[in-house]
Amino acid sequence: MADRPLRADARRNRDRVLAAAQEAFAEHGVGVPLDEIARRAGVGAGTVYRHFPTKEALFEAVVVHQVDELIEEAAGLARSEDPGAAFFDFLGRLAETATTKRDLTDVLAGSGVDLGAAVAERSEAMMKALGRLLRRGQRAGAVRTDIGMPDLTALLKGAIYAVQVGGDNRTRERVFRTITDGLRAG
Amino acid sequence: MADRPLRADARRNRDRVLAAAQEAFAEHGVGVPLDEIARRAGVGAGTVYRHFPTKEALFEAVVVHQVDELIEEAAGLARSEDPGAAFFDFLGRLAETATTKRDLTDVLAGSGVDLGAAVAERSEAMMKALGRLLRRGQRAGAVRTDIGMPDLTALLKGAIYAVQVGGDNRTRERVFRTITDGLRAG
DNA sequence: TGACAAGCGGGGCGAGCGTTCCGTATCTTC
DNA sequence: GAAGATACGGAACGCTCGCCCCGCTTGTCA
Repeated sequence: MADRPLRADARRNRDRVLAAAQEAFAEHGVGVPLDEIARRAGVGAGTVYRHFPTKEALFEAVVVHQVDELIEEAAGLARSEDPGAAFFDFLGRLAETATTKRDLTDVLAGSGVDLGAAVAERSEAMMKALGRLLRRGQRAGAVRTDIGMPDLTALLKGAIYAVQVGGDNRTRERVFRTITDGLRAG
Repeated sequence: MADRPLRADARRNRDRVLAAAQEAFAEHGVGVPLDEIARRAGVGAGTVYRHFPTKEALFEAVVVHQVDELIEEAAGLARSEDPGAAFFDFLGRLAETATTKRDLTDVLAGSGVDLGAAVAERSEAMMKALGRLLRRGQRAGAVRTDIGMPDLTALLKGAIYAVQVGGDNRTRERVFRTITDGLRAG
C-alpha cells in the first residue's frame, strides 16, 4: 500500500508494457495473447504480471485512458454554441476512434470481459456526457426526439461496428452519414 | 462416395445433432463448445465427428440452411408490387432473424471462422438478391441513391449488431427505425 | 564496490476445447 | 439368432493461453 517509488528499470518496463498493450489491443482486440504483448514490449510474461495482476487489469488500464479522453472531448463539446453540431461531431469522433481501436468495440460489446470498477465508473461518466449532448441536440431541434439513451447506445454500438467492418474510408463515411441522417430531426 | 444409406440410428443421431447445433449456435454463436452440442443432442462427441468432419463443417451446415431461407424470402419480395416496401421489409426480416440467431452475426462478422465454399456461394447469392432489392427500391425513389452494396452491407452488419445488443423490443424497434429512416430517400 | 533488495525472464502448470481412437453396443442381413 | 458391418461413447491427446514460480540479474545506496 505504501507505494514506494518504482526502480528505474521497473518504471521503464511498465511504460513499455502499457504502450505495447495499447497497440496490440487496438489492433486485435482483447483477444491478443498476453505473450504477444510481452514480446512487443520486449519483456517476459512474468514482468507483465508483476505490473498488472491479470490480463483484464492491463486491458482496463488501457481502456480507461482512452475513454477518459473521449469524456473530456464530450465535456468540451457540451459547451459549444451549436448543440446539434456538437452532438454529431462527437459521434464522428467516436466513430473515428473506433475505426482504429478494436478494443473499444470489445468494451462496448461487453464481450466476455468483465471489467472492473474503474471502467464501470468511466462508462457511467461517458453515458452522462453523451446524454447531455443528446438532450441539448434534441432541445435545439437538431436530433429526433423519439429516441433516448438506451436507443442511442445500441445505435452507437452498431454504428461503431459498421464503421469498423466497412472497408475503405469512403464506405465508412457513407455509412456514418446514413446513420446520422437517421438521427436528425424531421 | 457411393452414399450407402445410413443405418437407422445413425440417421436419427445425425438429425439430433443438427437440431441441437442449430439451437446452440443460435443461442451462443460459434463459440459454444462442441461438447455442449453433443450433450444437447444426447450423443458423444465422437458421434458428432462421424457425421461432420469438423466443428466448422457443422456450423456451415446450420448456416447454409438459414441463409437459404432468407434468400428465398428475398426472391419472393423482389417480385413485389412495391419495391420500397419490399426492400425495407426484407431488412426487417433480417433484423428479426438476427435477433434470435447469434450465429448469423458471427457469419456476417466473418469473425475468425473461415467458412467453406457452400457458405461463400450462399453469401454471393444473398448479396445478389439484396442488390436487386436495393436497386429496385432506389429506382422507385424510396431509397437514397448515394449508397451502394458495400455501404449497405456494412450498414446491415451494424444494424444487426445494434439490434442484437439493444435490450428490449421497444429499443430494438426504435433503433431499426432510425437506421431505416437514414436509408430513405430525401 | 559490495551487499541486499527489487525486478526480470521464461519454463511450466492447469484449464478449456477441438479432434482422434478404440473397445463396446447396436443394427442389418441371412 | 449368429455374424459381420456399422456406429456409438467418452477417455485421452495436443494445442493454446492465462497465470505462477524461482533461479538469476540489475539497480540502489552506503
